[in-house]
This record gives sequence, structure tokens and C-alpha cells, in this order.
Amino acid sequence: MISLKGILKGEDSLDSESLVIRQRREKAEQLERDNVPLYPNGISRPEKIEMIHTIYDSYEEEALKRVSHVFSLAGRIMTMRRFGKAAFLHLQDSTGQLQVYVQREQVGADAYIIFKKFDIGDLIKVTGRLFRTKTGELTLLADTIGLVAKSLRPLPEKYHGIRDKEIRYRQRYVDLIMNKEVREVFRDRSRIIQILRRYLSSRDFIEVETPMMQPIVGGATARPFKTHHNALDMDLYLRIAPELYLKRLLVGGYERVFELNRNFRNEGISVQHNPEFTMLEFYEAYATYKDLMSRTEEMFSMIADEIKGGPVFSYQGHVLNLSPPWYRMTLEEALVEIGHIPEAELSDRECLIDRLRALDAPVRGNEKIGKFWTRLFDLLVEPKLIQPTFITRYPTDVSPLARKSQEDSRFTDRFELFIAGHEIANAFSELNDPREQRRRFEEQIASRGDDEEIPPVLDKDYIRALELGMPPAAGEGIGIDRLVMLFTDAPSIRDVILFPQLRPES
RNA sequence: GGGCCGUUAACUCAGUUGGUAGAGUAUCUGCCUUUUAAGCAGAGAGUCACUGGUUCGAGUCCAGUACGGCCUACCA
Repeated sequence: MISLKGILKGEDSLDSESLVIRQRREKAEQLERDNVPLYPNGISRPEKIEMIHTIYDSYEEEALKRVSHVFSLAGRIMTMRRFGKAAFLHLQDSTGQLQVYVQREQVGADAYIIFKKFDIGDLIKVTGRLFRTKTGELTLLADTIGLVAKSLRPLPEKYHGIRDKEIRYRQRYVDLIMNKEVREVFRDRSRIIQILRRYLSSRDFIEVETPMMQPIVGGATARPFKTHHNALDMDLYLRIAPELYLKRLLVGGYERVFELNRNFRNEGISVQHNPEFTMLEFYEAYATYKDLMSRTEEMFSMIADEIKGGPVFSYQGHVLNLSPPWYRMTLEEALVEIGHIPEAELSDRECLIDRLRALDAPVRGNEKIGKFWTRLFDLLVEPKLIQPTFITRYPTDVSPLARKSQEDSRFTDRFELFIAGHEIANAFSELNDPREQRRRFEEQIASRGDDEEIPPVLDKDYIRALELGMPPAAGEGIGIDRLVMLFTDAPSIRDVILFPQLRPES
């Protein structure tokens, strides 16, 4: 019977209740009437399917017969082939799948009647011994079988699985149940983050947490999300970068700090951009941007070894080689050699504007020359930087927090790292002269367009901190999502973020 | 923000020139104790994304809206 209560309450508002769901509900209610708890508590921790494969995949039938151990497993029914008095099913736990053979004779008539009410998608527990079927598949012959949690919704089709990207992103739980590769991507993401934490911690970096809600937007240029604190009656911004807080900690005396957490930018969404994204920022006193190049090579090599088994692997059809040392090139060299811009034009504003306009890039005309360079770089060079490449010598006017180069004050001691046409990291020797930092901030505010989204406020407290003296240091930011894309061969940032931002369902 | 494409059963997809809505999987019933995209027989299942228009008649043609995808723009 259909639950009258359910209809009256208008339950299941996510979906018009389909026949399949109604039937499952009825079956569940039937089980409940037969005193089978649908969501029992106190299930003892099961053994892992992966362990069974690791040990017993190589066992022949005769060897398996001598294994007296009774295994206890739990997981989700992924497929089922029923006969009259027996059935085969595949059980999936977090580590893998194993076939289970349920015979009425073996589990008993009463248990088998209950088992007949089980569906694909249900979470169950089984105990039993291993054997091999006629076709040689390692299989557990069930002695007992019981319900762990009833599934009231059907799973997607067993053969084609789930393809609709909208469902995959919105209902990631379904995507994860159905797609092993997706489960592996997020496992790799976790491993990559662990490798980075391990690397930094073992080199005496301490992990810190600085404000995500900031009264003044700083550390990068981007539109922030705005919120309001009621009790303090003040506007706050979700951070676009933790940089200025982390450097306050260098002033405070920590010489190596890092933060690995979310930033928020109120900009467009694309295959490379999500409004909230994960950034690793680390700062090291008595180091320069050159030291950070080595660190970056070292960290990425560790990840490549552990995730890919070595420095050579492919990403979206490109064969990448992360063996150090990586290419190094100044921004000017890249523009001339890869962007094919004649060197003489690099200092000619009009020529650069013409080139940008020819590429359909919007130009206001009053930008700093460095801005023209980076725009041209983004259009002409970045997509061509497939192998890991450090681009150095960024103009001072586009690097307001970076230290000027000793040889030439028009440039900073800074690099950006590009791999597979993506910007992966940005690093520089830190500007620690409070007088110059104030001038750069003032300059930045003065030249800022009339973008009302970005409040033109000078962070006086940061200047005050620098005035106490910050040791010479270098810092780096690494976009974790893009890094994970690289090592999981993911074409879109949505494939490496569990719950990417989407419009609400209508 | 702009362009292109998509939206049909729970899932994967067909749907002819505009003429009563289709398949496979899944589900339900029956048979079936070594199957594995099990098999056999039968059954049920749809607001064709939504709104409007053209038409005797619209899943199909037109317009708009919503959501998604890809490209593009914005984005140190």
C-alpha cells in the first residue's frame, strides 16, 4: 500500500514519486512489518573486500577449500542475478567489489524470504566462506545475510551508469557510488594534500589558520564576496587570499608557516575557476623566490612519484615530464620567443594596445605596461607552456607585494609556474620595506578603476606590522584544485571539487 | 555578459515530412541452485524541462523562460 501519510504530507518534494520509488517504499514497509529493522544500529565493523582480493585472488579452488575463515563483509548491492532459490550479487564496499552467492539451502528458508525483499542499492552484511565459481570468479558463499540500510531510490542503469553531468555534480553521492574513477580522483586529491602537508611539516613549517572573514580585502586582486556581521554591525569580506595575514606571522616570529584552505573569489565560473577554491600558501623567512623553485620541483616530484609512479605521465593527451630542473624563462623572453612579439615593441604602449585589440582583448588604455604584458602572455604564451616552466621577472607594477629585483627595479623577484597551459603557482621574494609597501598600496588604490565591488581601503595594520620588521622571506601560492586536475587527468575543475558550485535546482 | 548545443520512463537513449509515445536496463508477476549486460514468458511505468504561439492536429515548427554542457569574456 502507498503510505497515505506520505501523500498527505506531500513528501518526496525533490521528485515526483515514481512507481519504482513507491514500490521500494512498500517493500520496505513490508520488511518493517515482518520485524526486519530497515536501519539497524550496532553493525560490527566488517572486513575489507580489497584485503580478500589481495590475499585470495591467487588461490585455486582447492586452496580456498582449506581456508576455514568465515568472512564478515558489508557493502552495497550493485548487481543482482536471481534464480528461484539462489542468487548472485556483487557487493561493493569502500575498497572494491566481491561476488556473493546466496543459496536458500545455505542461509535458511526464513532468511531467504527476507532476502527476496532486498534490492539493488541496499546496504547489507554477509558472512561466509570463499570459493570459486565455474567461471573462476572468487565468490563468497553466504552463510548469513542481513540488512544494514534500505535504499528507497533505484540506482542508475548498471551498464551505462550515470552520464548526465548535471546529476553527477548535483548528486555527487550517486556519482561516487557508480563510478570507481571518481572515487579514485578524490582519494588522490586527499593523498596529494597529505603529501604536501607531510613535506612542509617535516621541514618545520607550521600549519596555521588565518581569517576567512576579513574586514579589508587584500593579498590579490579579485572581486570578493561580501557579508555582514550583525552584532558588530560591520561588513566583512570572504578572503580572496590569506597572504597579508601569513606575513604578519613572519613578523610575529614564525619563520616557516603555511595555510592550506579555501579562498573565495566572486568571478566567473569555468573549467578552471570555481568561486571557492583551495590554495596552499607557504612563507619561508631567509629564503628567496629561487629557493622556492627548488621546493616546488621537489614537492611536485614527490607527488608524481606517489600518485603517478614517476615524473612522466600524460595529461589530456600531453605527455608531461616533471623531472627537475624545469624550464626557466623571463616574461620578456617568453613574449618574444613564444609570443613572437618583437623585442622593440615591448616598451611601446601603442604597439601593445594594437596587438591586444587585434586579439579582441578589451583594453582601457590607461593600464600599466606590465598589465599589457601579462594580458598578452595569457593569450599568446600560456596555452603553449605544456612542460613545467617557471616564468620570472614580472614587472613591479603588476606585483604590488613582491620585492624589487636588485639588478633592475622595474622588475620583481617573482615567478609563476605553468604546466599544461595552466597557471599552477605564483611566488615571490616578499617586499618587507613598510615605506615602499605603503607607496605601492597607495599607487594601487589610485590606479584602481571605479570598480565598486572592490573597496579601496589601505591595510594600515599590515603596514604597522611591517614597521616592526619582517625578515626577508619568500612566499608561494599553489592552486590545489588545478594541481589535482593535473595528477588526475581531469579536464575540468568540477571533476576535482566534490560539490562544485551550480545554480539551484528549479 | 555573449555564442553554440542539449533537456523524451528511475537510468542510457531512439523518435521518420507535424498525424494516438518507443527500446534496453531497472521495477512488478510466474519459472529457474554456478550467474555475471544470466535466461524465458507476461505486466506496469511518461506533465516529451516550463510558458506561450502557428496549425484541424506539435515530442517534432516558432518565440520566450529555467537548468546544464562546451566555447568565449571577466579573473595577477
